Amino acid sequence: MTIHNTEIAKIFQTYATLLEIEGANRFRVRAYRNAARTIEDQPQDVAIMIRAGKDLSELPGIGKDLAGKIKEIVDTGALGDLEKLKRTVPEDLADVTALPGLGPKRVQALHEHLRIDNLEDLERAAHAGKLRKLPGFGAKTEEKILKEIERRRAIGTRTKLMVAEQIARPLLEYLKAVKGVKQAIIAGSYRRRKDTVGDIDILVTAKRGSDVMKRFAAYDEVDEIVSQGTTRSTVILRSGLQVDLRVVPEASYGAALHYFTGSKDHNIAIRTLAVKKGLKVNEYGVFKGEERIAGKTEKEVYALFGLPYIAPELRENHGEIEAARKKRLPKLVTLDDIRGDLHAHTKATDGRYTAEEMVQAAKARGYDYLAICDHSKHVTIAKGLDAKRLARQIDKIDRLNEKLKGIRLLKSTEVDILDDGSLDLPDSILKELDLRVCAVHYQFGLSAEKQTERIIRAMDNRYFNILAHPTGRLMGEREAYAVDMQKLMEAALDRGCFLEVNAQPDRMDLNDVHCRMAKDMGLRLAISTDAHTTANLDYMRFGIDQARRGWLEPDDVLNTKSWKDLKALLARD
DNA sequence: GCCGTTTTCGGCCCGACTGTTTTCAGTCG
Repeated sequence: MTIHNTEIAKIFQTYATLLEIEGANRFRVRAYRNAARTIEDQPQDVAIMIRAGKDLSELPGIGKDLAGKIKEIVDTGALGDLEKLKRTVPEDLADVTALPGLGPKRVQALHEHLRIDNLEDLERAAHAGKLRKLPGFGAKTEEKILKEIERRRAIGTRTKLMVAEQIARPLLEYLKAVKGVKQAIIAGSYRRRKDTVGDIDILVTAKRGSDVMKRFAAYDEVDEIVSQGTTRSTVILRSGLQVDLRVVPEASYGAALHYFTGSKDHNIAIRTLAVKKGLKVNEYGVFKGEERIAGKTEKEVYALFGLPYIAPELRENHGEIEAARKKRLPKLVTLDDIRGDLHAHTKATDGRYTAEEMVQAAKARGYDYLAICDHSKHVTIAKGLDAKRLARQIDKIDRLNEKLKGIRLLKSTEVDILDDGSLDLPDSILKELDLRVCAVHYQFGLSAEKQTERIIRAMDNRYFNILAHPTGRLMGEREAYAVDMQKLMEAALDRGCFLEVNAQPDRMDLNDVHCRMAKDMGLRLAISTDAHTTANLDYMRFGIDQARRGWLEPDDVLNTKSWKDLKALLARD
């Protein structure tokens, strides 16, 4: 059994939290948290890295001790120190610290004085009015805790980026219209374009005495005001999404935007640079002693450290500061670079529009080409095409192309990769197509070894061009299937195949980390919408977001190429 | 527990808000 990175990270996070409750040194706690993040950020399972003989202590934040503990988890499936600690600090207390307002100190007090071991105990004690009697607790805290437990029950934790956009954009417009507001922008992971966001951070500059805070709290979607001050307020909207609003003076806009965009790790790295230079960075600016020497723009803040502007998508402390220092930041791909979409469906299977309607929509977006990739017969639920129906579609597209001006329809398919790694359509029809997009739709439960083998076997077919939605995940609904991504990418590189970044807002696979992995290997990717409607073609920008987070430049993306150049890249002979 | 172009020991980012305090600890981002 292969232990996955998320499981190891989870063990370290739990251990860190329990240590914290126990009252351990906070830097020791932080070391476990940092290690958890480092492991989670690895595109490849560390279990596989260990098997390959890699020394994990070379990873940032992982020394000899933690490398040993990782190995222990990989070998045994558990961490002995954590198992031991659980005997004195109940594991479920980690869930209790996840409630806002309850940190390690207060949870420790709850455990010691009221023998609270988990959320259920907490809820019972709160209902019985026992919490308010503890020192440091009061009636208000008790009420808040009960409300929060209820809220958690009702909703999940992270929100998909597209959903966050739909909720946050109208709020931003509302705030911009408040008298005295000068600038208003959404910062945080939203601005970094992460595929999901935990909350929304809005930054505003306003004239003195502006009532923006009051108006914010009065927004008609506000369900609860968590806190309200003169420079910072937090509310929870009816959707369950938490929104933080920060107000800063104009002279601090850049520093504040930098600060609230994060990521936390990027900020810490910048502040550490500052400390070395005898400077101090906070949300109000960069300071030399008492004097503010930068802060109006982000560019100004970076310039002070001899760095060019770093795009928000790169700010994860994944080497961007080093790259900036060496003037080697990538020139990130943009929506304007995209010349076409290589994955779209029509009414022939589970799409909603005809090829003609789809191509007009693509033309309206300025594209040079659009690939029609309807499902193959194995996907019965989508009325997948067999060779005969696909042949008819090919004829139809040929006739359409004769009429089309300024754009070309590409004949393609989303052909199923069958259990044994063969493709769901015969070579005799595959060879008639301009390109073939291949995908797994069944048998998600295979072991990583078997799934990897199955897909690589499919790549051996000379008509295999692009692997669609390479992990099969549906965010919030279905986990990615187990697969060795490194091996898949190596196999693709060997055979002249490619992988897809699926821009559907609930798919987003490949994700940012995978994009970076492909970039480092020199493997080009397609960014495709998998559109089932004309409007879906607009999902392209979400794919671009993840590509940018993965450092991709225009040349790294297949569909920034002209059809002529793309055709040459796809040719496998 | 990690880390080092000042260091193998002594550091490890910084400020706002809340609630319960009589001047601040705890928590959060």
